[in-house]
Amino acid sequence: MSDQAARLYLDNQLCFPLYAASRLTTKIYAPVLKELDLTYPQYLVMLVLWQHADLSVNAICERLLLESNTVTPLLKRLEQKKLLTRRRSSDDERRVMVSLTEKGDQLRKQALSIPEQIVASFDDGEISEAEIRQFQETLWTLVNVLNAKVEKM
Amino acid sequence: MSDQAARLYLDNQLCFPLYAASRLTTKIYAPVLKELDLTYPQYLVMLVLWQHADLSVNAICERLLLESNTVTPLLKRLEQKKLLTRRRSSDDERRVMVSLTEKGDQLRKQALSIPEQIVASFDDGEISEAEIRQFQETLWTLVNVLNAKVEKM
DNA sequence: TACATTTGTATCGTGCACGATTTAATCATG
DNA sequence: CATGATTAAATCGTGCACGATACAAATGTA
Repeated sequence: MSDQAARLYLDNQLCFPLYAASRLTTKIYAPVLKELDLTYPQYLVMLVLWQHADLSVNAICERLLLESNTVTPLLKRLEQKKLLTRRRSSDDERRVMVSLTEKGDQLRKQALSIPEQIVASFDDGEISEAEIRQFQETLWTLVNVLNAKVEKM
Repeated sequence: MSDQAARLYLDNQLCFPLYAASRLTTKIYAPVLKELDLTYPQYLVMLVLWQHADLSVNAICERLLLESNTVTPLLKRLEQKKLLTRRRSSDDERRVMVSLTEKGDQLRKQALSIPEQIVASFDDGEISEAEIRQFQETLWTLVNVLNAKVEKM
């Protein structure tokens, strides 16, 4: 088999395991997040808002590397759950500002224990803490490299 | 800020960059795959079939870590594009066997150059080849660990 | 042989993702 | 200050993902 053909095999690829790992982690989160009645992307939005209580739609998009056509419906669902409110900025009428409600802010307390629950799922003794740290570093570099490429497309 | 609260930040997490990297790689693939009129998941199915021309739906699901409720519609779309055929196995009437058509087999030639096009996108000088190899190894271990967890759920 | 259990695939409903496009507000430049 | 370009958000259509469920074929067991 030629080198070129060998590259067509799943195992030699980087993208498939990224895709699989992403879906698998979402599945690990699902039962934990169900307690808060959140999906994983909804949880990501809440994470951003717990860090900055008041953000424009655009600011949320930038942090999550998502487009408004994905985020807008997400925000509407979270608004329906009374976790946040959306209102046009009077400063710039194009902007929509997103704010946590009291309920949304309170949910943060329930979320505090999530990371350790998830980390416990990841830690299987198979991968050392040092390896994970290195992995995480490379992963972030990769995200930044890819994001720069994609933004130029 | 407590350690517990710090973990609620996006930057400290493993899952968000996995999710972002997965979406970004799919975006990098999109224009390349458009030439073949394939989406990324469709390309994954074709990769599997180029390796084993004749597989059951279940065998495809196992290789891609997907369920039949995702794969069945995917296969139907590929069937509509005349890239494969589906037929009940006479051996075991529950099984549906998937086979490449001539057109599906021919498409492989066009796909041969894809991996190098993608690798070129990844390679930015930012990440050394050794780092990528190590990263890939950890990533596969992670996929296996997570998959084992998820299958026990 | 009956009948319960398991297995393989498909169906349905919901929620992302995202390309393409739309609309309205703001900005820039002559 | 007029008008063309840019920006922010939303809308629409398509294709995944996946939980829950259905259903038929195969298998196991009394």
